[in-house]
Amino acid sequence: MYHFRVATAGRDTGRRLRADAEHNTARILAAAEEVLAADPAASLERIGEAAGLTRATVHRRFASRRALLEALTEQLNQRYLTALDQSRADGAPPLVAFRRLTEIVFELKAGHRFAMELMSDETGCHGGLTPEVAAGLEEVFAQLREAGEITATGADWCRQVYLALLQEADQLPEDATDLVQAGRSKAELVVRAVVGALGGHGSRST
Amino acid sequence: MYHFRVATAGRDTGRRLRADAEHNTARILAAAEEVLAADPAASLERIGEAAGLTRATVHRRFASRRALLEALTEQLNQRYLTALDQSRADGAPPLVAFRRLTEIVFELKAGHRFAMELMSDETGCHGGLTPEVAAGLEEVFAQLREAGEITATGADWCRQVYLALLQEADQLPEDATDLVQAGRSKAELVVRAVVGALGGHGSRST
DNA sequence: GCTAACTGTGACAGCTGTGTATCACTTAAG
DNA sequence: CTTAAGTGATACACAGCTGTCACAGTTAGC
Repeated sequence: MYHFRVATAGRDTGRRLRADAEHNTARILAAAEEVLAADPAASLERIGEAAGLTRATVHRRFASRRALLEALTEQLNQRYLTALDQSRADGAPPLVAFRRLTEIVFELKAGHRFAMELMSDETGCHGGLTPEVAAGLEEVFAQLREAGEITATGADWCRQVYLALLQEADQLPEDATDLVQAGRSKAELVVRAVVGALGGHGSRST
Repeated sequence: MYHFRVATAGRDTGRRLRADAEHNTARILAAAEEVLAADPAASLERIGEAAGLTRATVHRRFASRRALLEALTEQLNQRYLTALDQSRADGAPPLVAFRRLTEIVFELKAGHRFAMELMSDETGCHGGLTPEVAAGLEEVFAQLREAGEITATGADWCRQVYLALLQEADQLPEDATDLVQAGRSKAELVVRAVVGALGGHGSRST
């Protein structure tokens, strides 16, 4: 677990937070994830309310709205990194690793795109993703390409298609017909769709 | 062409607008399309500025921000409708019609998703699309399915995948490798990706 | 050229969100 | 138990966007 440190007013004193305070920061981040996914322009008031806290407390844990968003994207990037690590732990074939990665991302229930697009202006590129995460994804697709699972060559295109389809599958109702056909597994649906979209199994000539 | 009528303060007097006024409303809509695509929370001030007009004028043509967004989505839905009509004009095979539809959408340079997600709360479903447009898209995919081009069965999934990939392709730089491989045609790239994503040419078993 | 229509400018009130600060109260941690 | 840390409640200043208005200047249309 990551231990937050006192950072009110932007100054990191190096002192440990009290247990309940650290717990509350986590609740705020979780609430922000949920609320901002529904409405990217939601106020800190609503986020605090969703976390069962006051707006003042939100401001104590995060000096500004911007700071909260940064912490949020950092958390999400961290999740992607661990998911990437876990997926390629053993020497499983690329497609299996890809499927595992997708499953983990869904389990983490990362409201996948909310903050990314909010921060995309600031980070400049990669749609809010850390360069490390982007590089990790690029490697995943490179291995899929070597294994002949896909034919698309552009890292940007592969990444964006993957993130977009993750997003769409996430919003799909549980009883969607396509989802049932894929064994009720959103990960399975996404894997098939992404591989197909990126030219899987036989490049087509229009 | 559609002739706007005097609607300041929400009242439609039935009187025709002066030519320059009508021209300006179009400029506002175009500017709004561009500005809101970059920043969905952009102020009317910035939209007016982009249109070379004052905020007051924006308010004269559209009684409220909400009214502007409604007009914007209506315009976009209208474009999709005409695109659907043109694509299935002659009895061309479904895949050809689909390709044509995608080309037209790209030509119209509809910043495809901006306002849709803004209005999605109000319209309730279909991601901001008119029921007619949604139905038209559903028919397109139904014919693709009959022709054996795709295997996915859910209308929602097909539509969302299509719109998502349109969006991603639209943001792709002109010199992307995948785009070059597809003959520098974003429409071509989208058609291949969508057909692949929706199970085109042989259903796969994981 | 005349007139009605349209625009620009500037000003105003109202609302919402942000960020800060203070004070009393509660609670975790030694 | 004692203390330092954390929270809730409240108030305040500030900024930005919205919506409306009035007035003067400009322009399209007959």
